This record gives sequence, C-alpha cells and structure tokens, in this order.
Amino acid sequence: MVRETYTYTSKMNGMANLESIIPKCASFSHIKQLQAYIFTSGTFKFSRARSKLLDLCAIASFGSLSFAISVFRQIPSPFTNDFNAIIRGLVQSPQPSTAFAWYRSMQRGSFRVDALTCSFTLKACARVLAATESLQLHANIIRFGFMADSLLGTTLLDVYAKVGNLSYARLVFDEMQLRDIASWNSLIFGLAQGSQASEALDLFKRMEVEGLKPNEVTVMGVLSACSNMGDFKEGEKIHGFIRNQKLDINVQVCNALIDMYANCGFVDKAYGVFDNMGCRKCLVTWNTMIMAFARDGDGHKALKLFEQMEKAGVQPDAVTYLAVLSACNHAGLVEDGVRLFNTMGKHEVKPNVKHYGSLVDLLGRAGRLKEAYNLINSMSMVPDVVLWQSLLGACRIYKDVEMAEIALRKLVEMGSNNCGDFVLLSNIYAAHARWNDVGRVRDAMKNREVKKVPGFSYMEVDGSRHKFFTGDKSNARWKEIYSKLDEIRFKIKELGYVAETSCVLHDIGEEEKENQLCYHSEKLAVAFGLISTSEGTPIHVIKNLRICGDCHAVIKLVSKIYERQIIVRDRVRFHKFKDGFCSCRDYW
DNA sequence: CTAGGGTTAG
Repeated sequence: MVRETYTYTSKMNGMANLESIIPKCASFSHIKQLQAYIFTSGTFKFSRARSKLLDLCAIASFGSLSFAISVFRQIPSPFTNDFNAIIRGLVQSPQPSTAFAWYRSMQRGSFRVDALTCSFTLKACARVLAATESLQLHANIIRFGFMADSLLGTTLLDVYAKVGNLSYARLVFDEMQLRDIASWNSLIFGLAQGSQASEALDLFKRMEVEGLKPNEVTVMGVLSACSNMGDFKEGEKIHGFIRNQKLDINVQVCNALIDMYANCGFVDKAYGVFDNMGCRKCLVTWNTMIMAFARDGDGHKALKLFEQMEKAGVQPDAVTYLAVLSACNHAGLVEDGVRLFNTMGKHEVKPNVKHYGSLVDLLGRAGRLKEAYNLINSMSMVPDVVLWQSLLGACRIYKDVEMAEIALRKLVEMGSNNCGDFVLLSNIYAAHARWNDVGRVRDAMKNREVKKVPGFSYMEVDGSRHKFFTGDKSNARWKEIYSKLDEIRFKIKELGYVAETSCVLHDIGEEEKENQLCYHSEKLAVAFGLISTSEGTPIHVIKNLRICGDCHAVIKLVSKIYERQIIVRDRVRFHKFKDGFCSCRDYW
C-alpha cells in the first residue's frame, strides 16, 4: 500500500518534470533522449508528454518530421493530439497537401477529429490554395458542431479569402456568432488583396460604426487596399488615423504607409514617412523604399539608398537585390545592374529565377541580346516563361528575327499560349515585311486558341472608381469620352502624330487598326480624367498590363496640349507624363 | 487527453 502510493507520486512527478523539460529541448538529440525515456519508462501509452514531444519534433527547426512520423507509427492507439501534432508538422513541411491524407485517415479509422485538427488542415488548404478541400472541411466543421468556435471561424474565413473564394469568406464572417478584431482583420486583408479592395475600406468604416477599435493589423490591411487601388485620399485619411492612434510606432505599419504612398505615385511622401520614422527601420523598410524608387524610375536614388542601407549595417536579402536590379532595369543602368548581380554572392544571396529575369530584361532592353540569351542558358535552375518573354520583348525592340524564333519556340515548348508572345513575333516579321510569316503566326494562333489577358484601366474621381476596357462604352459619360478622344486625335495629328499600328495584328486596314488603338483602356481613362476633373489637376490612371507604345506616345502629347500631369501606374512601373515628356524617358 | 489553434508589411 505504502509502496504503491510512493510509486504513484513519483510517477506523477516524473511526468510533470518531463512536461516542463519538453519546451527546453534545444536539439534533435534532446528530443530523441526524451522520446527514448518515454518509450522505456512505460509512460508512452498514455502520456500527454508523448504528444507534446511529438508536436515539438514535428515542427521545430531542429526536429524531424519523418522521425515524428516514425514515432507516431509506434503508438498502438494514437490520440487526436498525436494526429494533430503530425498534421501541424505536415502543414509547415514542403508538402502541406499530405495533411489531407492524414485527415482522411483519421476519419476512416474513426479517430475523433477536433477543432484543432480542422484548424491545421485548413491551414494546409491555404498554403496549397485548395478550394475544394476547404469547402469539404467547412461541411465537416458544420457537421461536428464547431462553428461556434470563433477562432476556427476566423481560420475558415481566412482560408476562403486566401483560396480566392471571397463570397464564402464573407458568408462565414456574417454567420459567425462571435467576431473579434482578428475576424475583421482577416476579412479586410482578404478583400484588400483580392479583387475587392474598396469593400475592404467599407468594412473598415463599418468597424467604426459598430464601435470596434482598429488595431495595427487592421490599418495595414486597409493601407494595402489603398495601395492596390491607388486610392491616395483614403490612404491619407488612414495615415491621419494612424498618427492619432499612435500606431506608427509599429515598423510594419510604417512600411505599409511607405508602400501605400509609393503605389499611389507619391514617392516623395513615401520618402517622408521613411525619413521621419519614430521606430527602428527594418530590412523590409529599406526594401520597400528602394522598390518605391525603382518603380518610379529613379535608379540613382534607389542605388544611393542601397548604399546607405549597407552603411547602416543592414544585410541585403533576395528582395533587396530584386529591388536594385529592377531599379537599374527601369533606369537603364546596365553596368550597375550587371555589377550588382555579380556581387550578390558576397552577401550570401543566391540569385533566383526573378533575379535572372531582371537581368535578362536589363541586358535585352540594352540590346545585348546574345548576352541575355547566354545568361538564360547558363542558369542552374529551369528558366520560367517570364525569361523567354523578356527576351522576346527585347527582340521586338531590336527586330531580331532569329532570336525571337528561338524564344517563341521555347515558350511553345513550355506550353505557353499567351497571345502577346505570338503578337511580338508577328510584329518582328512585320517589321521586316515578311508577310507570309505574319500569316503563319496568325494561323498558329487560331489553331492554338491563344489566351488574351484583357487590358483594363482605372481612373478615380471623387471617391468612386471607373473601370475601362478596350472600346468600353459602359461608362455613363461614354459619349463625351469618345468625342474627347476624337478631339485629342485631331489635335495631336496637327503636332505630327502618326499612329503606331504595328502592335495591332488583325488583318484589317490601317484606318481600322488606328481605330482599335484609339480606344485602348488607358486612353479612355485619360479622356475621362480630362472631362471629369478640374483643369490643372493631375490625372492618375492604373493599368493592369504594361502601357502600350501608342498610348505612351499619345499621352505624352496630351500632357502638353492640355497642360496636365498624367500619372500612369502600369504593371511594373510608373509613367509620369508632363509637358510632352515621360519620366521613363521612353526607356521601358 | 487542463492546453494548443485565428488576423500582419517588401
């Protein structure tokens, strides 16, 4: 009797000690020693320490998921927690989708799935963008009666937003009994980064109405919405709110502010925030600001900041190099770009496919096609389509048929059926008057059912956004817009403008081609800006693709004739038109 | 089988 009591207490103490030691494990060998102890001491069968250790082993950087799995296999009848430990580890592994199989095996084996199991498995959905699996899990969660769990609800809505199912994210949000700040933040981020940025702002305003206090995460979400939409006015209001609430002591909030101003075309204001930060700058701060100068085409400021960053003792990372390379690219600083690329190794940054892409683009634009081609072939990794597309684009500038054919062949081999690629090759043939080849490309396009990404542009007036597609007549004032375009066409012809019809592929007459160019989305947006904003105010336009060559030429003239500053944010950079010139100095 | 799980910038 006495002896039994003794054994009992010592065992309890042993387990308690064991559990308190587990978080102190600092190496794989510590884990293994404890695991061996649990195995041999007889506590393996029921011990809670077992699943805790499994958990640590599966997720810690010094742990080993495969070892955790092999230990799991030794458990005669694993508990839910043991499964959870493994699933959590799988989600963070390079193959998150393996978590689904484990989840299913739990159900098959009639093991109890709990809210945590669902939470981890949902995370796997988010990581691999598994839309169907998230729906299935949602159904399970309802069936198990877990919907009242607000943490799980937030995870679910977050996953829906991340896999692109915004309407379901909203639905979950609306149906949650208990919504806390994280639920709101999650939906705001989802909307901001999806295609419903203005809805994110609406939600932010609704928070105020419902008496909820936005925190630093919330403002980062709405700033990212403003950044995406180029909504400078709202962004500035939020900046005011941030100052009031003293949220700018948070470095991430400051970074989001810099990004917002830069993405709205106000690189100076971005720098203002950068220069007056009340908190310590971090790597992302420098990267964001360098990227801002890069997108603005100010290569020298970007490179100067890069030097300052090094002096401040901040080690550059892969993103920093991408930013400086792209700065060199947009500013035509070829030698600097090549030099920087070659010094990456010194900072222990390994070039990835994006760095190569930037350098190929840089060399190509500078007419060094052969070097660009050799660079692609020298890569140790598989080149992606972007590299060949860059080379193809450069071939068009320099009218290099041979190289263009190689690039397009590669693209076709890689399964690309992007309309733009074929058009580029066709343009090059056309430039050499090789009309048979032009026809051949056109036939190939018909046979392949090439995909065309529709171009569109935004223009914001008085807080509402107007979206234009090519030849769009959906705007309430479309008639005025089109007659403004007629007026523009008339005026610029007087200045000697000739339409650049080479980028129109269709088998139609010159006049018809000119008409097609005439109603490109960016032109519609600029014309709308002219008629709907007061004289002398700048016009901001955002385009989803790169600006077209003809539009570029026309907008330069428009900026002169109408004495307007016109700022176009395209897919990769800003074009700031003033007095007939563009900030890109026609190098893009 | 006390707990653990949710939102965050380039």
